[in-house]
Amino acid sequence: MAELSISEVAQRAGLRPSALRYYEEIGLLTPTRRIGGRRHYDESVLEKLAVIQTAQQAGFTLAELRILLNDVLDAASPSTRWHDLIQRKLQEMNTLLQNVQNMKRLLEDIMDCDDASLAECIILTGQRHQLFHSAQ
Amino acid sequence: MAELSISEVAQRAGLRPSALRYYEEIGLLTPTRRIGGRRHYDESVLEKLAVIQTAQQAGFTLAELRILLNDVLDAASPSTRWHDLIQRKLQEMNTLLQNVQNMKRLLEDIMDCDDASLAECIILTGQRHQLFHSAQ
DNA sequence: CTACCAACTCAAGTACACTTGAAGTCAAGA
DNA sequence: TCTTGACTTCAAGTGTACTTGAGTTGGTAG
Repeated sequence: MAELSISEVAQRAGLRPSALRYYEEIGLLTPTRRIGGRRHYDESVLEKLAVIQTAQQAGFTLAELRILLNDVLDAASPSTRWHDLIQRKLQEMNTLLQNVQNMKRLLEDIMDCDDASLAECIILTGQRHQLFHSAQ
Repeated sequence: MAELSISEVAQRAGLRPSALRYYEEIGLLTPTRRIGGRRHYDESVLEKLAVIQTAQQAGFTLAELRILLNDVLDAASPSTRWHDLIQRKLQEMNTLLQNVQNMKRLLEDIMDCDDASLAECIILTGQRHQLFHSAQ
């Protein structure tokens, strides 16, 4: 299993070394072994970082990810903690999914407006999407 | 058209008055008329706030929203500015859509794991989703 | 008229997710 | 041996999106 330096991991994951040190500091990554004071990672950390990045984009905070990535796999931690979190996050994912799909369609339609009649087109587009509904 | 005070707008939109003042300060909401120094809104601001909240959830920054909500409707502004922004944002929406769908399925499957065999179940689930692929 | 409440401004503070800078350490190559 | 360069820690700084607090003002109720 290849040994990776912090800068190799960072580069492969598209992060800066400082981000990896930060993740370790807040307990998101478990401290790696050190050789001469320097962190040595094995490749499996890249999988974890991939999950972190996907989840982060999907609206997870690093604190939430710490619970999911550490507590879930820790038999000693109470299962209700992350169980509730996942339940809540699932609902958030559904809302977010709707929002993203709405925004995507809205943007696509605005792109189709021609610059001349732009203002009206956007308003019509908005109405068509019922994005501009009265928030009663 | 009903006149709304800042706290009425805030309450209906699920925001704090301070957020509305802040939006005005950064140019996201155009200043409303004042009566005795106090802001008076008409109901249409709620539609705008609904769009802002949806877009924000979908990953738009307030700076981007200022461009889209103000510049797009301003004939004087160069169309390339927001045109490029929308193009870029559309790509982001597609990536985000994939990520959210992946996270959603992952969370659903983790919920189905029973607490006993949790660790293995999560690993299998992750592999099944190819979330834990080598980030080469 | 006074008291009060809700609004106002402006500066400073907060949370999150990092980054940057200063000062020191370690292993390898010339 | 000396230098180089990538690493280390720790404290402080950054950007985004607000919130909070202090002190002030304006319209209404008693």
